[in-house]
Amino acid sequence: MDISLIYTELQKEGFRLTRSRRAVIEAMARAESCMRPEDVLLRAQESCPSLGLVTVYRTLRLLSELGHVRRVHFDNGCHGYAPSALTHGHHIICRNCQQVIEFPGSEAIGALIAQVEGQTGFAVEDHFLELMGLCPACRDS
Amino acid sequence: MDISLIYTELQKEGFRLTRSRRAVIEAMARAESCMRPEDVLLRAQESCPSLGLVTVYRTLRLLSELGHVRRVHFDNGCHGYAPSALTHGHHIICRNCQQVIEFPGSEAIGALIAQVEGQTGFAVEDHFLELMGLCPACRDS
DNA sequence: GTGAATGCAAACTATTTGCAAAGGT
DNA sequence: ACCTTTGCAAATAGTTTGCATTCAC
Repeated sequence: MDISLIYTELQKEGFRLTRSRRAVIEAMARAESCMRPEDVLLRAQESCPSLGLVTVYRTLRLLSELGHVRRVHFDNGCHGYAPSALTHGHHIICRNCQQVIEFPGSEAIGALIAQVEGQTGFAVEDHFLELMGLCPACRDS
Repeated sequence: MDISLIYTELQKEGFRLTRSRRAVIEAMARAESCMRPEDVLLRAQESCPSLGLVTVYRTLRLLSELGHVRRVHFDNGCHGYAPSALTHGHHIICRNCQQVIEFPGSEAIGALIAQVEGQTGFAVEDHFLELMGLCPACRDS
């Protein structure tokens, strides 16, 4: 996520570059994996203490409409947000130490998408793949 | 979903076969796709008018713990439930109409997981795959 | 008869909206 | 100066919990 590029785009589109927005955008740019709105608030308040949760929601929605972040679903029904760049490179999370490792897309996912398009008639535009398990270190201990 | 098999399992596990539970189970067994708790309530009330939404939630949770139904995610944050036979954990979302369709896992995802395990040393235990795009209807309009 | 299950109401969580005040252009 | 954006408080939606009553066993 290129921060200054997003700033430029926002101004070009007529959105104002407020302190609150910058704080949320910077917090998201630093994200290593997906974050819940509450997490974003805590991080962003470091550079904008007056920030409220409502503005976090509004800014995340704006960023997701512009395609810079993507909403992901948690099993308990609430949502997380991740920089789009992170969702393109897939990631794998260790359930024990929470370590996140990126791995490149492979032709295996391309084959899967082609198959699903054939079966469902959808035009697939994007995908989010998250693997969960134990990393080598936690596996042995 | 085999209704009498589920009834037997419930009794074996010490759960009581109440009218309310039977109504919810039968409603789910008739489901062609995923249903929201409210939909289940309406259907199940046909055979048990006194049924309340709370019991629908409780029974759906029980069924999902026993593995007979599966929770699926909607983009607005609420949940649907579908008989496990209809799902295999992966879903595709239309970015225009928010429709969610489940699609079965394929060997393509198995191949991908094997590849990632080899590359990273992780022991992959679970995965979450979400495709996004346009459904056939929204594609044409 | 006994204890699990129900259903109502109330609590709770995540998210959205109304509105006066603050702030970017 | 204008008008977007903010942040609070309140509203809303989905889901869960407390508890007296009901019902399967």
